[in-house]
Amino acid sequence: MTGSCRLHISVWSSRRKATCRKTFRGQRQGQGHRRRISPSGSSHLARLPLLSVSHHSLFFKALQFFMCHICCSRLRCPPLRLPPVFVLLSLQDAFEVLAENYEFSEMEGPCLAFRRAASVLKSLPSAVESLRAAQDLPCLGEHTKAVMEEILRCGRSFEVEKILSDERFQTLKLFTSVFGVGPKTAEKWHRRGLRSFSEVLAEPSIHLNRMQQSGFLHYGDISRAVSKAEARAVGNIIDEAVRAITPDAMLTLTGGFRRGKEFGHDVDLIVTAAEPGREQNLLSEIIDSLKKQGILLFCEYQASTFDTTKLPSHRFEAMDHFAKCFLILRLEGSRVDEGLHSAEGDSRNWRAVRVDLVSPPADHFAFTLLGWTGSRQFERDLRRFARLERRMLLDNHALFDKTKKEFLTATTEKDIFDHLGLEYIEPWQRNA
DNA sequence: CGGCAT
DNA sequence: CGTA
DNA sequence: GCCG
Repeated sequence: MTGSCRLHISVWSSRRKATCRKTFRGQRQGQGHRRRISPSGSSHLARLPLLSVSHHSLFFKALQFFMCHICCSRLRCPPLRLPPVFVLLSLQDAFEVLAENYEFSEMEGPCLAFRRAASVLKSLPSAVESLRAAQDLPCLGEHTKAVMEEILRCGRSFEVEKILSDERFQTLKLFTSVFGVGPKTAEKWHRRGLRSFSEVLAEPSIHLNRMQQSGFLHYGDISRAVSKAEARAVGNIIDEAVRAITPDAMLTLTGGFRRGKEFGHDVDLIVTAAEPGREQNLLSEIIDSLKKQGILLFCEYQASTFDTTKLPSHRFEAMDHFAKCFLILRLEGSRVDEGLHSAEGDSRNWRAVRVDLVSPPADHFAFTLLGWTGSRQFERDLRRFARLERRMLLDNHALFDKTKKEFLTATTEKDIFDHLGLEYIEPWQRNA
């Protein structure tokens, strides 16, 4: 029954959250600023894994910019202890902090529980202002209600503030904010005594992989929000590249922007070719085009591993086997209607943007669209509902009925909701 | 007490 | 392990 | 941590 409850609740709209995390981060940067070290030491530059020698000066320039403007170094400083701060957190933000902390402690259960609690509150039409209002909500138990009571009563939570002021939490949060660095890597670096980006970059024994190199190189840009206008501009760039290859291809904006969000952390696009089998090479041709235009800053391409010949025995797996790529693109300001969403003091007329492309065969488009529209929590709830309530397996490719032992076909998202016996849920209602 | 998306 |  |  959990699944149906959650899905029912997530039908309502979302609300925007408070600004405390920003305040918190701002303060941290403030401290970092005062303690900033000179980025001049070249010892670490000599052994930085580079894309190629010719990129060296470019990398150096970018790294200097990065060290000066973004990286809040705490080199040779004692572990950071924030002075007592009055941290005003929304209930959702408080639960997200708790979830994140459990994630860093590798306690997936409690982590998920707090994510669900945050999601439930997010799905409500208005903010919860009393414990009574939360009485009948699912996914809220003893612990979450205790935190709620504290915050509703005095606007803050001892437990949450303890986490926010914890040096380990702050460092893991900082490290995982780099594209390509997850909880395990962050934990590894922290265990080795590293506490700042400059310490990581100066450590000779650390070999950053390609993704992490790009993550650091473009850190300032890709950790800044992408505006809807920028997403449209990226869409246009991909669209131009695609129609030069096949005029009958179709491009669909998905991810957070399809859910109606004004800002996102990346741009997700689905590319479909009318001609069956054409999708196999479509992405690599698009990548070639972007490369020729000189706007491809990073590319991880994963060719399709999808095999229709062994579909029935085919395992349901984590990420999809359709051709896809994770990109970082150079977006020129001149291409964005409302101008670039850039940081103050940044005189460049371009910024880097994270872009994901996926190219499914036309007959699997609906599943890919549903899977890539999110939100993350919505996808988990939907798949859990499918398995537990309907004995069906749902992923980015298909829906399998375990009772009938057959795949259910769909040309629209509506078809999939029908198969699951659910009312259609609009993308903007899937934010929680 | 087991499951938690794939 | 990272990515969605 | 919450639910079945």
